Amino acid sequence: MTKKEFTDFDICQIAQSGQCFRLRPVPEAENTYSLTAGEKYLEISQQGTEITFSCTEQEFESLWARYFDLETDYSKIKEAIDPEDIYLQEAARIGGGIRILRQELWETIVSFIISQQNNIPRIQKCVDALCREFGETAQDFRGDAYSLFPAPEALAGTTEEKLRELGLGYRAPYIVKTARMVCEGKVELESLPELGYEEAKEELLKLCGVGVKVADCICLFALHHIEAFPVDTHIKAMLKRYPKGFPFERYQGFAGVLQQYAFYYELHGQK
DNA sequence: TGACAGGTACATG
DNA sequence: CATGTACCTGTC
Repeated sequence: MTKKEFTDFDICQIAQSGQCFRLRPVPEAENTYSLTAGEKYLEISQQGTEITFSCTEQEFESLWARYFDLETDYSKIKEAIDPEDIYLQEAARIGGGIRILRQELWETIVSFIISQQNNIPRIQKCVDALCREFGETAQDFRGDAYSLFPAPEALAGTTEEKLRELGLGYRAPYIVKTARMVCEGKVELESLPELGYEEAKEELLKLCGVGVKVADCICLFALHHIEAFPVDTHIKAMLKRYPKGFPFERYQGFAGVLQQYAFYYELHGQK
């Protein structure tokens, strides 16, 4: 157990921000969430600014501080928002506990291919099914079993039909083709983190089922290019509030954080 | 019943 | 390059 104090952090908001599909409330445990990331399993509980992580201090420092982007000062980002921009101010107030995570690349690629024309509960269901069917099994700190996200080889070895049975629908062939492309080295995942935003996006666009929006999500949520600004149906609606155009120049280099505030606000805020 | 959910591939002009 | 359409599946 490791206890920490953080501002601009709300695990519940992060879980509902739609950037991560394996961060869920623990049933019957108040303010507690479970997370599977990479090979690790973690539980997080929060009471106000006090956050408890179910890991050692050492693991927290070496892994999770970076994963949750805790070294970044998000208050500075909020201060950069135009004081006259009522919408963004309110969005940042409502969703201000969101952090841009540093998720595992392959899992993020597959998850966001699944995300197209899909809702969050069903995306979670699909991701769970992939983990259960194709992922390796590990044990958490209680000795309970959990499934890891399947490696590219595991998904390259299956068929479109099998994935359709799991409810992936028309995304099934995309996943199989993309997994095969990765295994064949058509796109080298290992070298992607070295690239800049534009170059990384260009590489990702080669993958089947990855278009501009999904590529931006991967850049933002896995490669931590926080300048990436995924535009989906909700964000399109939001952009209409800016008849003179959204002020991207003003927020150059970190517009993706504002995108997350706006996305969360469109989904859960304002009523 | 039909539209919609964090779009993309593929076919045209 | 810009536009149009089909596409799995669950939910309201």
